[in-house]
Formats: sequence, structure tokens, C-alpha cells
Amino acid sequence: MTDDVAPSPAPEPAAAAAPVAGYRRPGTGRVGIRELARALDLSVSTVSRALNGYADVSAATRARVERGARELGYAPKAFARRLASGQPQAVALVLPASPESFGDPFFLTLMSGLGEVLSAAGLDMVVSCVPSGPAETQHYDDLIRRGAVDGAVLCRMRRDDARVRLLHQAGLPFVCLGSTDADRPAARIDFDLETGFRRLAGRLLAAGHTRIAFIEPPAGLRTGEDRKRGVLGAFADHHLAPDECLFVAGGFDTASGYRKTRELMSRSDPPTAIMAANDLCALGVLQALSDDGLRAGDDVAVTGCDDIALARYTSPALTTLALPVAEAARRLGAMLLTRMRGPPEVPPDPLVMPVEPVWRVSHLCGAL
Amino acid sequence: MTDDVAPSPAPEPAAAAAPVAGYRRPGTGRVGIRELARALDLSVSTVSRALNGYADVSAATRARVERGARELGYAPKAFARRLASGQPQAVALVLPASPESFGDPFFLTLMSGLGEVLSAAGLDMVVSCVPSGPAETQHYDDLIRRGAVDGAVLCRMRRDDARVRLLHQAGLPFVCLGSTDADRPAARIDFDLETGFRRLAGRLLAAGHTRIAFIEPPAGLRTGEDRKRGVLGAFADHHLAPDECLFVAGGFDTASGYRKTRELMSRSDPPTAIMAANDLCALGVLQALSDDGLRAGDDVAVTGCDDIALARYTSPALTTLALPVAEAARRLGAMLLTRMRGPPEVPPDPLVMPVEPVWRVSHLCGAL
DNA sequence: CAGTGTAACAGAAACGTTTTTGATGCAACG
DNA sequence: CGTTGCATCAAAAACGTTTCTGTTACACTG
Repeated sequence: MTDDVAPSPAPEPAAAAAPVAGYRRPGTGRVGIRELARALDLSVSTVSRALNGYADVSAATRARVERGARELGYAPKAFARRLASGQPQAVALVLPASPESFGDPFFLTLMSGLGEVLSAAGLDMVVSCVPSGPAETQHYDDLIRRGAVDGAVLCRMRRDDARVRLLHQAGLPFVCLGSTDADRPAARIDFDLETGFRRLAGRLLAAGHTRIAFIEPPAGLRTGEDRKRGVLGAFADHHLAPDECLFVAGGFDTASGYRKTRELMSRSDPPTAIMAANDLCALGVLQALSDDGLRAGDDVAVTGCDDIALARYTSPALTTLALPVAEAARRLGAMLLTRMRGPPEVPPDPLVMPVEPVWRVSHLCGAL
Repeated sequence: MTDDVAPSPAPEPAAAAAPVAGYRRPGTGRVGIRELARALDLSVSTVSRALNGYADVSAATRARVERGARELGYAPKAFARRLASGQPQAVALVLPASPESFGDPFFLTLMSGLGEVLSAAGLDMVVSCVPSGPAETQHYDDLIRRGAVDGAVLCRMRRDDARVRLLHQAGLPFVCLGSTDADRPAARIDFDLETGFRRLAGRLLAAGHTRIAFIEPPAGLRTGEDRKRGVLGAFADHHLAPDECLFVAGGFDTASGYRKTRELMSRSDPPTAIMAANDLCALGVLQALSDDGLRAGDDVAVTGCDDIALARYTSPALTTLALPVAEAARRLGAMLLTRMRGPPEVPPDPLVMPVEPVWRVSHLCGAL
């Protein structure tokens, strides 16, 4: 109401690199704690203390303040509160931005579950999509230095992960989806993918498959090691040795599933079963087989991982591993909350969540 | 370094409703503009002006400051900057949180494209998942009052949308994916879904289908009206009248596609073609047909919309509409940027983007 | 040479909160 | 009656920036 005119005779209104200039911030003139205090004929400090639950304000006054705040539509500005008190305001979620995995429903579920509990705690979630690798760590560094977030959620963990080193030394509370190195223990939740893949591979071995191919996740990921250990374990359970030539580097995307399957099936001794890194990858496997005139579940056994909504609608319906990712996301959020509230160094409480095979039809068919 | 001890004799460290207490903010002791100024033997104001591109600092000093900032790892705290200058810091993206559409890759693509251009402009993107409806508007209201964001992106537009009313009156810059009422013109990008559905339906009509079912998007959505107008238009083009009983309320999720298809196909006069609200919905259609022993593309024609990555991997491969959503997301971000930078009332510049049918196989098969 | 302009910087006042420290009135106590 | 204690509130000092207003030194004008 007061300053509605332009900054007219501004001495030097920023010259070259001014990032976002000429912008008149919205919210100017909106009701602040000062207006609320004046309207109630109270001091600013009393209003603040009333709203924040301090003990030295009478019940009557507190009620009056709360009512006034409601009526005038006052809510403390998050950035000012953050500046004055350092109370946490937002947490970061950095998603991998590989163009292929754009469609992975996994992350949407993760985000949604996380957002649910964080928003209930009054925290905002700032998410960014950054390609995995050094750029990702850099992005975290930027977020921290700018003070944009007070906590972080990591996924796609790798061993000797630069991000956890950074966050540890920055003293920022964080939680991981998936485990990393043990030297720097970090709070985390993990899916028991080793057992999951062991059970999947075990079933294939029991059905007589010995030439089992495994399209591995992108190199460097901890979860890739887990999954591989699982299928290796199944071979050991059956006192068999895998043909490691059939373990090929792949990815979490449909395209790599397609490509790798064509390579595998054009060998002189093709596999009789193909385990894909995840469901998205398995879709590529299915398509490649179909293009070769082969049929999954009849000619070649195929398995996926994640049990995305579409797994039951493929043809044939995909046998896969169901991950409780919504539940994991909620728990991750809760873990992060306690770390942000509590002392900076609470002991990590790792939690590994079970994974359940979903036997549909793509894994059927014996070895010969 | 100075205050590392607890707030020991705190008079009354918050009693009941203190939201997040006992938390010692991270970043304490990190380098601020004050430390940087001291290290360079300059005043705080000069450092600030140097970093912000003001003209009244010598080139030599500016270089020295920039170098110092780089070496000490200084970046201005976003919240303090926001407080002092009102420069925008973050924009909101509120996604629908219906448990069914959790997996819709559409939103992941939208988010990623948006994030790309916003992050390049130094803006954070705070995303939340809220069920459509009043809660959504309430959430925006909260974000605004708390000053958490300086701009917003809306999707899933409805006519007479409460959110655009709110944002308009709050004076917050925003852009929409999809159009709303014309009385309050808002900057937006829209997909030409009317033409898209008209072409889809046209092809079906040309193939002899007259009993075309349409599983509509959730009621109230503008995009639903567009799509319906498209199929109605195709009927008009062919001088035919549709059986409106075959236009049923559905949703953007697989489950409703499945359910509605079973209902439709159990009629005494079932449709010979089914147009689904989107690809996710079409997957349910495919599954329902398959469960009835019918085959899409042979017995019944089926179409979707969105061309999600999986559309080519269904069986049969899904005929659908390809939307340039990544491109739209980037442009939407750019539009929001100009609105946040420019004066609050720049004229809206609506943009409708073309949509391309992808003729795969599920639409094949004639009427008889 | 007094005056004027200007380049380059410093000091201090914002911004909207929270938190610390003080102040006041009043009851209870010795 | 002077203290002490308590309940309740107000004033003022943070928080880390940006921006407004001075200030200095120096070159240039007339």
C-alpha cells in the first residue's frame, strides 16, 4: 500500500549480471506479523511467542492471537523464519535425469510418499532432475551453500558415494534409499533385492534353466551388486556355476533391455532365461524377443523388478519383484524428520525391507 | 566456531506446539558475506554489489571478490536474499496425488522439463503431491501465504478453476498446462487434443466403426471437454451421430479403463472401438479385452493418448497420440520466467502445441 | 582556486521473523 | 514495608543479505 510506485530514481539499479531484475515481489503489502500485532494491539514479540507456543503468554491472549491470525490470513514467512531461527524449511530430492528413465514410475511413488510425510511436518520438498555423476554432487553442494535445503534424500546409491561424503562433511541431515559404504554409516532404508533376485533365479534354476542371462543395472550402483550377488547365490544354492558371459552391463531403461537381448539372442549359445535389471528394462526384453519371433514364457523365461503398475498388462504378464516403495518412502521421510529434529549425530538405523516375487507368466517355460 | 555450545540457560525454550525444536541449524559457522568481506578487507556492501553486478565497483575489485567467493566457497543464502531483495527463489509445482495415477510418466516428463529451465535460471522447484480438489487450492494458498514460492505451475486445469482465481488475486505469477475459462486470461500452453482425438476418431469412422466408445477423463477437467469435442467433431465430419451411451465417465488410470471396458463389452450392443482417456487407461482396456478372450486390433479397435514409453510395448502395440510434453514443459518454464521477471501484468500468450497420432496396431480391424 | 562531477568504496537501514533481555504490575512473603 | 517471585507483556538485538545514503579522493571545469 505504501510503495506501489516504481523504484524510480534508483541510483544504479543493477547493471550487467543482475539475475532477475525489474521484478516487484509479490506478497508486498500482505499481512505480516507487524500488521497482525497492530490489529490486536499487542507487541510483535508477544504475537510471535503466542503463535510459537511459548509459555509466558496467557491463554486468553494466545487464543486471541490465533483467532486474529486465522482471520487476517497470516502465516509467518518461511524465509524470514528460517533466517531468524534456523528452523528447517525444505529438503532436497535429486532425481536421476537420464532421458530414458524419465518414465520410471518408481520415482513418482518415492516422491509422493516422501512428500506426504514431509508436507505433514510443514517441510517443503525441492526436487531437481540432474544426470547422475559429478553434476549431481555439484548440485547438492550448490543447494547446501545457498542454504536452500536443510536435509536431503539420496537414491541410486553407489559405493564410495561422493554425495554422502559431501553431506557428511557439510553436516546436513540426510537419508538414503539403498546402502553405500559402511565406513561412513548413513541412515538408510534398503530393499532386500539380494534375496529377491536369489528367489527369482532359484525358481528359474529349479525349472531347469542353467543358461540364465542377467542384464545388470548401470555400473557402479550398489543395488546392482546386490542383485548380482542374489543370482550368484542362487547358482551356489544349486551347486551350479553360471556362465558369466551372460551377465551383461545394461541399464534401467527399456532401450538397453531391447539392445542387450538382441545381442544375447544372436549368440551361438543363447540363454534360455533372461533376468532384467528392472521392469522397464524387461519391457525391452519382451519386445526384442517378440521381434525375434520368440515368446516370453514359452520360449524364454523373463523376469523384471519393481512391479510397476504396467507389469501385469504386458504380454505375457511380467513376473517380477514387488517392492514396498511407497511404504519405504514414508519411512524414509520419517527417518529424515527425526534426524533433522534430533541432535546431528543420532546413530544410523538401517532398515531393510522385504521384497516379494510376483509370479505371473513371463517366467514360465522350462529349459528345453 | 563461536557458539558451539547448547543454548543452555534458555529462558523458556518453547513449550507445547513448537514445531521443530531442539534443532541446531546446519550451516552455522559457514562462510557468509561478512567473512568474505573481512577476508578481502572490503566492506560487506561492496562485496554484495560486486557480486550482483553493480556498476560502481572497479573491475579489479570485482574480479578479486569473485575469486575470493570461489575460493571460500561462498554463495549468498537464498532465504536471506529473498528477505532483503524479494528476488524470486522458488516456484511451486503441485501434482495430482490420486493413488492410481502415481505411475503416470506424463508428470515425470513435465517435472523434468520444467526443472531443467528453472534450475538454469537459479530457481528451485518445490513440488508437492496433493489430491485434486479443494485441498489443492488450499495447498497453494498455504504456499503463498508462507511465502514459500514466487511462482506456480498449474496442470489438470478445470473450467472455473479455483486455483487460478486464487493465484490471480494473490498476484502470483503462474502458468497453466491446459486452458481454463477465458474470463480470466492466464498464460498457458495447451495441447491440441481436440484435433488429435478428431483424427483418431476419424480414422476409426473411416474404417467403418460407428459404435465407438469413449472412456472420458475425470469429470470437470478442461482437457476432457476438448477430447470429447474432438470425437464429436469427427462424427460430424462423417455426418454421423454417435451413440452417446457409449461415452462413459472414466479416469486417467488403468483400473478405470479396465472396469469401464468390462461394462461396455457386457452390453447387448457392445462397441466395436474403444477410445481411452489416455495410455494408462488404455492399458486397462487392453487387459479387459484380453480377459474376455477378445483381442485389440483384431476384434476391437483401441486407442490411447500420451504415447508413454510403454505404448509400443503393449500387445498389441498401442495406437495413441504423441504429445510434445518435454518441449511444452520447457516452454512453460520459460513463460513463467518472463512473467516472474517482467511486470506482473504482461498479456497472456497462449500457445497450443500440435499433437501427432501414432498409428501402431491396436486401432486396426474394421467394424465387422 | 573554489567549485563540480565522478569513480569507488563504506556505513547503516531495511526485510520479517525469532529470541534475548527488560519492564511492569501484583501477590505473597519475611 | 521492602523484597521476592511470578505472570505477562514490550523493546531491542539478532539472522544474512540487499539497497539506500554518505563519504572520500581525485580529476576536471570555469
